[in-house]
Amino acid sequence: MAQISLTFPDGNRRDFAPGVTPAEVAASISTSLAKKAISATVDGAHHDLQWPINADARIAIHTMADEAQALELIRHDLAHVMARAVQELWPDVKVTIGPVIKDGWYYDFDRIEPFTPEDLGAIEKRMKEIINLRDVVRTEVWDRPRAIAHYEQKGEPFKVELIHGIPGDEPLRMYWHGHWQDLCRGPHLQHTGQLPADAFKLMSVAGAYWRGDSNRPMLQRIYGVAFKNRDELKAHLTMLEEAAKRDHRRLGKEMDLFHLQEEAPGMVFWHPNGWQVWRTLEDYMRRRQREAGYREIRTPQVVDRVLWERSGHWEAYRENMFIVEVDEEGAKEKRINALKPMNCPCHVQVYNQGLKSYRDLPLRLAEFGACHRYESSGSMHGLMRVRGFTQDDAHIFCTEAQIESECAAFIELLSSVYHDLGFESFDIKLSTRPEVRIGTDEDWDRVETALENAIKKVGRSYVIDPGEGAFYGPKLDFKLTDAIGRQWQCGTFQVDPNLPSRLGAEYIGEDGARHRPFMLHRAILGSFERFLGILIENYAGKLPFWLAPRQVVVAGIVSDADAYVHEVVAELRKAGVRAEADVRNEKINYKVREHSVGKVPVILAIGMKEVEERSVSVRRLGETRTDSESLTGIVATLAHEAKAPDLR
RNA sequence: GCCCCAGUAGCACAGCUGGUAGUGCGCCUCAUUCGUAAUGAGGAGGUCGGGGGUUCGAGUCCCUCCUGGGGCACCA
Repeated sequence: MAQISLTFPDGNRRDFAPGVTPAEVAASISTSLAKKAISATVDGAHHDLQWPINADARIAIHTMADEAQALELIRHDLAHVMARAVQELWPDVKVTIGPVIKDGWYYDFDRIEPFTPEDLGAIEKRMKEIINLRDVVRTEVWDRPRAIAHYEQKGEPFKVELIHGIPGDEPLRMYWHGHWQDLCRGPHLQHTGQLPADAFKLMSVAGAYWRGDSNRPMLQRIYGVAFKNRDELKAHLTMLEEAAKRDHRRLGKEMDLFHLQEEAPGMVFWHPNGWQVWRTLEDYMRRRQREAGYREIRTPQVVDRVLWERSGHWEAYRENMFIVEVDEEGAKEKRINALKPMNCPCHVQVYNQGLKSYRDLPLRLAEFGACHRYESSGSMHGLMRVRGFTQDDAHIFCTEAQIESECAAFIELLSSVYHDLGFESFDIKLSTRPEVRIGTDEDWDRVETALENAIKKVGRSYVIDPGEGAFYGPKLDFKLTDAIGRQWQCGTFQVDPNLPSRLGAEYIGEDGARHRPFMLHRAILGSFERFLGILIENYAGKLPFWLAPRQVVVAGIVSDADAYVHEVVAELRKAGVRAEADVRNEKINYKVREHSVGKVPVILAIGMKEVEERSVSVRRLGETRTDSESLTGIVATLAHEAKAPDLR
């Protein structure tokens, strides 16, 4: 029989009999490798060591030192071990799927009784016992009838359904972890003893629809995390604790920024500190947009349903709208209004006042528009997803020929704003024509090209998300990356020929005829609520000086210094700095601690030495060092820092 | 909307198998004037998310609604 030739990562080749497994290959190299091997990459595909190789191939044998492969196998095998543990503890539980995800895995089970947090402990314990059994993992390829019959006989309907969904030409692989068997495409470790019993943890149980479909049964999903060793697991758990500390809901309370309460779910009560940050951000955005040629407007919150019927929202968006019924005097029927969920129809009304000429275009109408949407109860989350929010919304009415330059200008504005707010990197996604759409292919070609050209013009890269555009036009989504690597979609730019048409927007062209303008929906922050949440988390509450609600606390050390403390506060306020005095009868240690915890960026301590020198002792948040500076010096420094980046 | 968990003083939490509520911080008062992350003492403060039920008796058990949290679905 002809030999096959395997090429190793170092370029060496060796011949083997066809059907040789990576395990045998590893054994032929050294007994230590055979022992350490966990899997192999054969021609770019990750396989387990039992995978027979029947043709010439490139092969790399992996050990636990190969991070990516090791983690994939650990997490994947733990999913199986967990499912085995669950079925051993509760034999009536039906199994479904259990994929590897970021940092771990999950497995979905069908069981009538809910899993409790205590159950997780029991499952974890059983998993550790299984790992200690060092059960061999083996695999077989089965034909479909056998697999289906097997699962039908075992009473595993979800597995049967899965098999029906697998393409007919794909081999069905069965894996055994000891006596426990599961349908799986692999790869897996050689025995359960290769799993790190002290480097995984079951995290939570949650409901999840079978196959992600809300019409299908709800299963119980158990999430776990796993790493190569105990230290990495500990590091991960520590990281989660750190992330929890920057949770905007927690910081919002600690810094006295805002609160939510049950009489107004999803609507924010802004406290003085939080509202200060909002106003600073809003003032900044107002200046930036004015410079960029936007005109600010203000439109109604409550609008009659007839406008929403004309705009199409009544049909498409009704269930997300807050409806307001009004008994009008003398009227036979109640008048139905809706709180606006979006600003666009109102903006068209402003545009429609007075006949517009092509000379008026592009017309950029901006509004910090307060909108209300009835979000489903389960989707709300702190400031990140609310029912009452304010968009930094604007609509640009323009001709088709102006789309490209408007888009380019928008990206540059957005980029500059993100930079000023501390976000250096963002990604652009271009969503193109969906299956169901209006307009001709030529229309779409031109507009999509205009957006692509605009992105190229400003020297940005982008990815295309085919078919994800709105039914009326393509859009750009802008995702910024925060300090801990999370991405947030904030900015958007959408091309819309539809709404101007529905609401009868027109302009008189050079030719003297009436034309339909395009409408560009765009936002940079998205919503103020959500963006403030992102800012708080990005900075872990330590907002840059210009945004910080309380910028300076002037803390007296002895009461004889009180008069000078107040003088320092007055000087700072005169210079445009948000300063307050702390002349309480407390020790300086206490004051420093309290204001540090409160994330005040600068504490100025004042004792008799400072009174005599007309100086201040400066302590910056996060530092333990203190500097002595003259009063005039610190006022000048802080007055500069207090200015928004566009005013410096 | 769906599944699970939770809802006790301003905040963070304790309160076992039902016997009528406790700790820390904060707050108030007094003393202390003390140089860079918590000075000491005293005091006030809760119809235990709402409603209903079981019970001689419910923060504790049951039902229901609301809100929050973790997910899933949703986000024209």
